[in-house]
Amino acid sequence: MKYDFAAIEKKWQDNWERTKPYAATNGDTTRKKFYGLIEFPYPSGQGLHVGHPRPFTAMDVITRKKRMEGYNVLFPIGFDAFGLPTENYAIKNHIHPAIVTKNNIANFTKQLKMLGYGFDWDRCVDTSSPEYYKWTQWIFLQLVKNDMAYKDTMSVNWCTSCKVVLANEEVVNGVCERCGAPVIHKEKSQWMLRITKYAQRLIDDLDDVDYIERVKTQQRNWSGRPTGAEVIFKTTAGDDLTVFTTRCDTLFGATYMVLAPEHAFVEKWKDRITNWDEVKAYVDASARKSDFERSELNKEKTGVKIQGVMAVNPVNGKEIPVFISDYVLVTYGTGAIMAVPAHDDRDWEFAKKFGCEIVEVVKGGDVEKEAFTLKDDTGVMVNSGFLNGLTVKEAIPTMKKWLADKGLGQEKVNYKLRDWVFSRQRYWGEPIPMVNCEKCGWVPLPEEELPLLLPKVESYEPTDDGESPLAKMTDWVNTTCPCCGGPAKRETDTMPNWAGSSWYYLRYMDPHNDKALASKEAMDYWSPVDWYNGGMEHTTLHLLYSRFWHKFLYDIGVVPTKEPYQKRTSHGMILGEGGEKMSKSRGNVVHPNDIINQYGADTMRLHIMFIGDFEKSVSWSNEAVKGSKRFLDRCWNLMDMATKETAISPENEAIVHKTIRKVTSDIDDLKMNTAIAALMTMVNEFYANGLSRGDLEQLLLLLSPFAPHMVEEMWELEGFAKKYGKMAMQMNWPSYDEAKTVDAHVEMAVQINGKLKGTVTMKTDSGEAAVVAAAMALEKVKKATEGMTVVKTILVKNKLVNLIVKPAK
RNA sequence: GCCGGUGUGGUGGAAUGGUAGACACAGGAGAUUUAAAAUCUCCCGGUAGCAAUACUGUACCGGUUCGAGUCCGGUCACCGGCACCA
Repeated sequence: MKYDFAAIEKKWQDNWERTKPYAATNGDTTRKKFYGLIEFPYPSGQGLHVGHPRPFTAMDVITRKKRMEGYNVLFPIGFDAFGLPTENYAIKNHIHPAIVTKNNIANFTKQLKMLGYGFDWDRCVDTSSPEYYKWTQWIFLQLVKNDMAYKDTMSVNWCTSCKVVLANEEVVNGVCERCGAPVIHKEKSQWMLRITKYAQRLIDDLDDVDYIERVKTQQRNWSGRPTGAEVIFKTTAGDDLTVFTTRCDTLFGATYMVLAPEHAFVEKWKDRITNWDEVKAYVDASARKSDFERSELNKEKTGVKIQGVMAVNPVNGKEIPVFISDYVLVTYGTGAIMAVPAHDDRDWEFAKKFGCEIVEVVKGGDVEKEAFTLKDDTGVMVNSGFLNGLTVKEAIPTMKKWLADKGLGQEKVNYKLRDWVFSRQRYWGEPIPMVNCEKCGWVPLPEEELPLLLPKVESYEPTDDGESPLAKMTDWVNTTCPCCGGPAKRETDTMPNWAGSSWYYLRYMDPHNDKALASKEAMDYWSPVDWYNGGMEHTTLHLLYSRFWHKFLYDIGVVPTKEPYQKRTSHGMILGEGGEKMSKSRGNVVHPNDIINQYGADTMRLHIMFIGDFEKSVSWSNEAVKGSKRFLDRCWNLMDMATKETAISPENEAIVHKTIRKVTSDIDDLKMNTAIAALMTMVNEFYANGLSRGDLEQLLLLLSPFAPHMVEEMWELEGFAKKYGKMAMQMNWPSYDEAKTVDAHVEMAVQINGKLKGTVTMKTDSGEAAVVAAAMALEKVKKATEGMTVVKTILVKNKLVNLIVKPAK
């Protein structure tokens, strides 16, 4: 009989659709629970990409094994449906984004079902449905109530092409992460979330979760946590100028100061600044520059000296000049720095260009040639008054204490993390449930009025001045104040696409609840997510954001755990045939559908797991898929070879037990490639030794997480389904007996002085005397030991014997 | 520059400090076939040799060890992330 994968896969998918073997049960205390999560896809118009099945299949394999091990498994799926590409598609084709989304979700659903994943489809969520975003809005209202959201006019990242504000995390090398257009700064009034309040906990609590190390490191680096000091400088304008520095030990070397062009003092000092025109021109020019121009292209330092205001170095009372320059960032620290040109590359470069004084305060370099920046903190202080003779390591606390005693400064931790810009001037997102009343200011909508539905508009295009398309809907915008009943206007910006995905794992626990985002019982039962796999690209975006929301929800008593995800792993990318990134423009995109049509879903699943180390990127090869198909054919053909015997055959006992052990531990360790290799080895042995029906039964159980359709068909054909009254996937995961994994004989290596000379076949667990005797009997060993004395033998049980020889005296 | 990671056959990749290259892809030889596909069996790091075999071999240099792809020190290359973050 031929392996007709198309018919078999359809048959079993229909069966699962009907019988729902993947349904998770809330509150089942008779079994341990396991919540496995994969990042839900954005339903793009292109459909499933070959990158999707890698993490999906891996978690499907893991959860299938967990079910067989007796766990109550929650393995859900949904769609992260709000987002710009859908909106852009709608603009271009004049179709409502909701319709585009619906069609795309239908297409994704069909494609995912073709892969035979064990999702609990009854829990499917769509972040763009009002039933869902009602609760996204509800969380936002809680953030507002707890002073975690605020509206602020500030300089924000503005994508010139998408015409939308971007969060810091969405700007990559000065360009828009999504479209690649340059990002400039714009003053805009924005909703902001105080993620910085959670910075310390977002760092500290990483110690309590089981994330792969590179994810932890990346999150720590992103949040940042340099410890330094804030130092106050008096100025001749009367204002105290505060700076942040990690090197307060070099304060005696601070010979000038620099303000960011956006620093508030620049405007404040307008009347005192004698070269105001020059200063103003520089400020305006900086504002027009994109981030990209400011950093990448702008190697040469620029700036203007502020005439008319001087600062005073608090340690020596010296008057020092003040500059403005865009190498100082307004968004970090206090937006101003003390410049120590002798010991900072940037300051040195600037000082050379503008003729500032360079004073050496740490011995060891030639500060006229280049800045002396220390790699360690053992340098000795000079020209530094009371610090002279101390090492840098000693000078830092000494100076901190001195500053604190004089009231001139204090220790300070400055996170790199910034508050989260939460407004988007876009249509296809969750409306922000706030109204602006002339009398009462910004007022949240009452919770009973949620969801605030996204109204239908004529045109989705954002305006050039940065207003959301919703701003044109005057009927919708004009409303009454929930507080005083007077006229008020709705917020017309929407939430970023990171909003819905920040809490979706909670909704899966209780997806149809209309009283709460999920019931307390459901959250108590399923929390936390036991294993979450997703892309590295989300480490400082989605993963960080959702941890933040979760911690907030924990603080207000909504969720039962401090952290949302107990374990986080990450998959490598699937690259095109030449090792290049897959992209439409390169024309090297592989669609799973094509592979499924040609070889079947089971081959697709098996191959994407076999292809290489799960954590590393790997090139896709259409040729190599054949090998996986060949393996399944070989498995299928075993049905003709198997004898009637229902027990595991004696000649295959060791290989079967060894393979069970290997596959079991490899799946837990996410080493699917070697698990499959072990299965292939076992099948090769079956071909060599012959096999019993009992041997085949074990193979089917081990293979079922990888190739569920074919296995169920064979399970039925071989009569196992009838015998046990269950599908293979409902059986217990096979167990092994350690004693039976041992072969009767082993091949051992024989080394002379650590060099391989040959092998001997020995009875398992042979003693040293027997092994040495066998080794000495080898022709090559005899030759090598001729005229030598064996001074030492090293025996590694069942592995090797190493004879250490010396010339005989 | 900082942080993290990776360097193994023609290719994807295996190897708790213990026989390097498992398992596959590609390639070669044979069987089967009228023929092809499919399938089955064998070979397959390099150099020398008909062969047995010998030497050599995990980016490079050194060290520890009876024994190193694996551990330690240094160098180089590539990939990912961050970055005028004071």
